[in-house]
Amino acid sequence: MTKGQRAVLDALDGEAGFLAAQDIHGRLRAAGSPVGLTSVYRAAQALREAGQIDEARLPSGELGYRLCGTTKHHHHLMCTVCGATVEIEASSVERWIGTVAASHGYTPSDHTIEILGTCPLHS
Amino acid sequence: MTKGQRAVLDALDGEAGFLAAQDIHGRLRAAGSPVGLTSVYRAAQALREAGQIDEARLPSGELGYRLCGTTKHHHHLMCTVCGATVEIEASSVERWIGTVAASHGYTPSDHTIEILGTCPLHS
DNA sequence: CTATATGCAAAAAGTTTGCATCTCC
DNA sequence: GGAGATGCAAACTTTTTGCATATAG
Repeated sequence: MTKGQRAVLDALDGEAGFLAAQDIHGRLRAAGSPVGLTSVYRAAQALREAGQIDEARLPSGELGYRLCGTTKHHHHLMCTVCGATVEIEASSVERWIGTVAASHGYTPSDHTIEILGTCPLHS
Repeated sequence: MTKGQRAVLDALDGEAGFLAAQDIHGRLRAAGSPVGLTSVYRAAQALREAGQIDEARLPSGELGYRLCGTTKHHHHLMCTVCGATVEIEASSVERWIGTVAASHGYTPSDHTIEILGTCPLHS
């Protein structure tokens, strides 16, 4: 485990979602570490290959990272025109999921629900 | 509707998934159209704002597009160990989706539901 | 004739690579 | 002393913008 990798894990720790590589770098620099952007990318890639973090392409085009196991159920409603998202309450559907999974003999561990449509401003 | 927009729709027509902007451009050039890459991006953005096509960031980092309505509802239950998937019936949740979207003023157009868990063989 | 669309070239933005230096065993 | 990690700068890729020209109404 290199210094850079520890730094990246530190920056990601406690973070709810994905953090852009550049944001990780920015935070580390702001925290006084003289780490280079290159090292952040290299450390993140190594951690990804080691299965410690997840990588995703963010809508902005940047690469994002998060600690493994950070997955949160994400249930959202997104406008296909402007991209506005609304988090939705889903306790009723969570019950439904438990029932459906059980009826096929599955033990549910995680799920994703995304609803696309047009927001009030773009309908 | 401009010439470029028609060309982009043509390139996307019949395509199952997302096509990278650069691929759209390549196809049009290969088909003899002298369209520029810039026009492909501009036409795609206009079509996206008009609600005719969907935009997504591909894992490669490129922007991808597809005709709206190409989406298939996919509601599935996938085993995180062996990858086995089961298609699930979701009429009850579709009703729920209509209600949730309406409560935020949204007009739903598509949705995705994925449930991850372990199948009977791997529980 | 005017407004819009188009294409090229240049600029931005993000990521990766080359290479010299530093660090830690 | 040496293998690997690091940082800078430059290369590369993809997307966006500026601007002059072409086109359509």
